[in-house]
Amino acid sequence: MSRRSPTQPADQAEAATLEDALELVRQHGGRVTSSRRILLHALFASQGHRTAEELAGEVQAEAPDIHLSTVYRNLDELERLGVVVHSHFGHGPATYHLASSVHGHFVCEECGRLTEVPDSMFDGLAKQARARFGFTIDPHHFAMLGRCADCT
Amino acid sequence: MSRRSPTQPADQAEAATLEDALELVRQHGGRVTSSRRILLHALFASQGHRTAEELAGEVQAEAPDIHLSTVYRNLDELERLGVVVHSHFGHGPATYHLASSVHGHFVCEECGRLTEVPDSMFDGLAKQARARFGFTIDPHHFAMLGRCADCT
DNA sequence: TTAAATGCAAAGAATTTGCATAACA
DNA sequence: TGTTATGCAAATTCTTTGCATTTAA
Repeated sequence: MSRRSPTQPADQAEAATLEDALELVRQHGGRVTSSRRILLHALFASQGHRTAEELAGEVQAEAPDIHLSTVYRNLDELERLGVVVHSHFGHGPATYHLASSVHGHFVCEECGRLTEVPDSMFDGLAKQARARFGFTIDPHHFAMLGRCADCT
Repeated sequence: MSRRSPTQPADQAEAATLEDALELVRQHGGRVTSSRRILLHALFASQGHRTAEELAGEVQAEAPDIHLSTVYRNLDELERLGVVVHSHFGHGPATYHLASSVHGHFVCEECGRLTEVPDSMFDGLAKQARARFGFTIDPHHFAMLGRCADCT
């Protein structure tokens, strides 16, 4: 229970562009370093889900000296600012993506296939959870596991 | 992607008692050892969710020499046989419980509170997932995170 | 008497941290 | 010029594995 907060405050300005994100960093007393810029560039360059290690690889293609631990620290910071979000698709490393493209995940336990699903898929569950338990679900952090069409 | 299979074959005999579970072990060429018996006793003694380390503690209260790695190996084996199941409630260690009492989990990201919810809570989502993606959900492995009534 | 299980130590994967140095603002 | 960030190495946490030995059947 001692890592990043997956919370994304509702009043947080959304970072739609790389420059927006850097502005957010500045506003919170952070500094615009080249590792931050390059990491954000990698994140904005593709909509995919990538592990810290994959991102470090992309970053290091630009600047080989940027260390994995720096990538982790920057991802933490960007997550605190609401720019990125991480999720878990199974055992193994977490994956990171831009908060502006949050959505649910179905992951096949058999073949590992990832299906991105609209949040609306969880509306019914959200309503029930609130009605019966007063619980507000956040369906993004953990994937919903199961079997994909091919593996059923 | 290289650990236990969370799959619980539908045709698997359910182990309702400690002796049933041991019988299953025997049927699959396994041996009834004291560590297995003691571990199963701990699992059946309470309906709770416990980490491997917590279970090891309980087991070691009976037999101090039983090693944590033995507990992990036995939990793996029992999971393969469909007797126990593990789930993840957040970052941190997995928790184990009897497969006969599977249910969904809501975990509060703020205070950590665990709410056990009936599987039927996921019926709507299951139906939609199947209809729209041919995906069969298994809502047990990962908890559904969110905010509990008190923390909302 | 032999295949399966154990204890122990060590490795492994993912992530975090301490600390001296570097570099934004 | 004073934080804030970085590189690097080392530590942490959770889990798995190799191997010599023990044990159940």
